[in-house]
Amino acid sequence: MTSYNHSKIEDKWKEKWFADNIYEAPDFSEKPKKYILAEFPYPSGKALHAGHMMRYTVPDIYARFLRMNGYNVLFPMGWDAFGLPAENYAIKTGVHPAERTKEVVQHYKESFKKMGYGIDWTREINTTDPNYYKWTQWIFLKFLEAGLAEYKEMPIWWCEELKTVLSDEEVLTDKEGNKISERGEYPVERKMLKQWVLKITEYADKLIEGLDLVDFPEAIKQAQINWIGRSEGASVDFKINENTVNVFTTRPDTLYGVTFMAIAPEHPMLDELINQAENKKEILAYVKDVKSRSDLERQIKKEKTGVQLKGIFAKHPFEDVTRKIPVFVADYVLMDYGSGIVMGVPAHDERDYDFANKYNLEIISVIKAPAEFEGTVYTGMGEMINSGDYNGMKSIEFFEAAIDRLVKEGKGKKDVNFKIRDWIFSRQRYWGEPIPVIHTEDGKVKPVCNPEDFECVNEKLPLELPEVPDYNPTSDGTSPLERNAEWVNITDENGNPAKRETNTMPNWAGSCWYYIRYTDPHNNESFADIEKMKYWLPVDKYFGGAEHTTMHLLYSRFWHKFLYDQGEVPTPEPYQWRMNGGLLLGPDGTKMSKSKGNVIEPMDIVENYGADALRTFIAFLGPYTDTYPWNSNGIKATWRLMKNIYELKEQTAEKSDETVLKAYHTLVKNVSNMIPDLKMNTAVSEIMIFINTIKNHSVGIDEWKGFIKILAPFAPFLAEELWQDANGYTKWKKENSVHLQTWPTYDEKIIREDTITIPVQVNGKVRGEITIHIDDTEKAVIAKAVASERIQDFLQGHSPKKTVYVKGRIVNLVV
RNA sequence: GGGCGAGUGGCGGAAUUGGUAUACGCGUACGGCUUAGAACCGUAUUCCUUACGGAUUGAGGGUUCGAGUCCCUCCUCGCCCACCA
Repeated sequence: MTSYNHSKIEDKWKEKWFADNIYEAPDFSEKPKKYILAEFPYPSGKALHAGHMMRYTVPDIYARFLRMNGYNVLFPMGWDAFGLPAENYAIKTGVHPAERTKEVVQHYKESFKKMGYGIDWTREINTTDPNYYKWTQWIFLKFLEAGLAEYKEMPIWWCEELKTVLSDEEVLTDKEGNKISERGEYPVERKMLKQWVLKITEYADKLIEGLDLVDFPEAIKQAQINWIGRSEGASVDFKINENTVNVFTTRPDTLYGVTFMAIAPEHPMLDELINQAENKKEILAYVKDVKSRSDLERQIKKEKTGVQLKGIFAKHPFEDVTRKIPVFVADYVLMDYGSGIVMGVPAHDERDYDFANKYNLEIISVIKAPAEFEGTVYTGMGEMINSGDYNGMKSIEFFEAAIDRLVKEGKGKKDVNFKIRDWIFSRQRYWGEPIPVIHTEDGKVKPVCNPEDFECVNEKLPLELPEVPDYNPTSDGTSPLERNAEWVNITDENGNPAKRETNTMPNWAGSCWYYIRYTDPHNNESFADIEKMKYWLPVDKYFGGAEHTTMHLLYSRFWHKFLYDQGEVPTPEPYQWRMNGGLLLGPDGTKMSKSKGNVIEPMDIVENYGADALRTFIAFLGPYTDTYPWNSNGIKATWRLMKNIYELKEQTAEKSDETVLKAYHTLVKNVSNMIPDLKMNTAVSEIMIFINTIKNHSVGIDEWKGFIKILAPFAPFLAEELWQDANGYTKWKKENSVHLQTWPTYDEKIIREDTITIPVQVNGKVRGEITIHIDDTEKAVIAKAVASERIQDFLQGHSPKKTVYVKGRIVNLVV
């Protein structure tokens, strides 16, 4: 008997499978399609890491199961390879990022093969390949053409450490309230800079509505809805001296309660107002002070501050409100939400209440508050008071009535506001897609070519990244591409001098549409053939990371919806179903990190225990969505399982005995039901139960082969080895691979037990067991239960007042 | 402060969706094999109790013949967002 040698088995099959690309997914197959996608990796470091193996193993098992169940399964992989790791490596070593990327990708690909992931390698894509980013640029020009890409001066987040601007989504708040970069967790600051934005705000409503069409977990839907932050209300015109200002409110029903106005310190109108104020100096000093303070100091829980603009008052839009409304500059008013001006209603808004208390401002209740809110702030609805002719009305009704009156008097309208801001789409770094536009001398922006026909005065896509003397970023907001003057200086179609855009696209650009490219990865005429898209899209199951909920997942939905509106893609949503995967922690139960020395390298595990044992261990841990600490004894257990299975091949006989037969059909039934529900952990436990049961039994060749097929999605290498052996194949042929075989079926009749033992309860407590025939009548079963000796003891001579029999399950006797 | 989710042995986790709670695995204990072993095999393992028996799914209440599962109140933990007018 040869002993289980995982390396020998795995090295052999991975090359054969790869050479014949056995997981190929043909376009337009007769079989029903399934598009199973796991977020493609951002290759950095040596090879695939622990997070990847968590993310890809369960989807791979599922994809393999579907393939064996008659589906044409697309399970593709590619490389999201623009970004900082390759660029930083280039800065350090001078090696061109493209070369470095090529090298890292090779290692990654090898580790994917080692893990046994069933990938159709003919569809491999790489976002840094000019043939790929040609279409990323093309989509950008479509945005530009549609007016959804814009170059404008705006407040942005600048990260000095990364020396680039970042989008809103890429900026996080740490525990102390500091704003930091998502990548690297470096401090970020506000700056005004001219940048490219994609107007995701125009799609805010569509992105919310589209969630009704897809099967995402509620948590993901809610996170996106909250991020988009839609608020309904009204915009209202107030007059401040001679200026008419517009404020947004979600509570037009509280209009009669306005007792002050507050303006953001960054508000552009402020300059003019300051000049009219009596305390000009004081205000200027305050504004300067606020602007010098970091965002940290303007955070929540910090006291709100402000300064009144003395001598300046606002006029209420309703003429029956005649009081003069004082105007403040206040740090709690945000410039980038609404209009940067707030109407202060201290009686019914907590922030306004805090502010009014601090500065002794008038507080007028306009909605009758329940008794327990007496003397404090009340934000609920109720009956109108102190509101002129509207007293006694329900605030819900006045909400609409107030808007009607504003509209009638030309003082406002119903309005909607969003928290989401436009997507800052340019970065001052080298290793990204060049933005394919030029800037003319008169300040105009022109595409380098027309996206419709690629005819262009200047050139064609792709606009490739030029060579530069060095890749270092700068602190002044210019891009390394500026250093190539020959490339930057260009003429427009009329021969006038112009300059190229030197910013590059953010990391997220390439991943916005990669799932589309997989459907037609080699197309040179269009980003993908519409018929192929119609066949494959949408993605049926999309597995990824929770950290992408309000970034990649939202961005790519935005691009897809735009492309759908342009008639370029056939479905309104890209992903029909989504699940976020959990993490693998170090053995100490904390997040893996090099500094803590608790990093588990998948390739080391593959070396020591084999990919089959590793895959099975991952599947066995628990549900996909959860996070687990690494358990070095757990991998030993699944390695032992592999070894036991391998040795079982010596135990095959012509026919199975009854125990094996029953165990086998139960196994097939249970595993077949569990995989579609992604319950891989219990499926593995079923395999363990089967192996435990059949020890020292004869296993017939038919059941043995069936078992190998059940094993195949979990331990593809061992399954192939055993399959080839069980069938006596001596030469490899693609069509004889176990992975292209049909999933086994089971016979309910064999599983079914005619004689069963069921528990008997007395007053809901288990007191004994009886053995019955499955078809016994209720009367017969109850009689048997009552008659049984142990139960008699508990009945103490009484006959049950009530009896319950759940067929084939349980008896309950109530006395 | 808002949103989402979760609390089951020493640990990771099961539970046919209202029907024998703790499957499977780890760990532990004892035994076997062995010169020896962190290797392998066997047995046990929710807790209390020598036993009979009793208790038990974060706490308390409710519905039900029967609740980990459904309803109410509370507690704890995790994740995401957060001065968004």
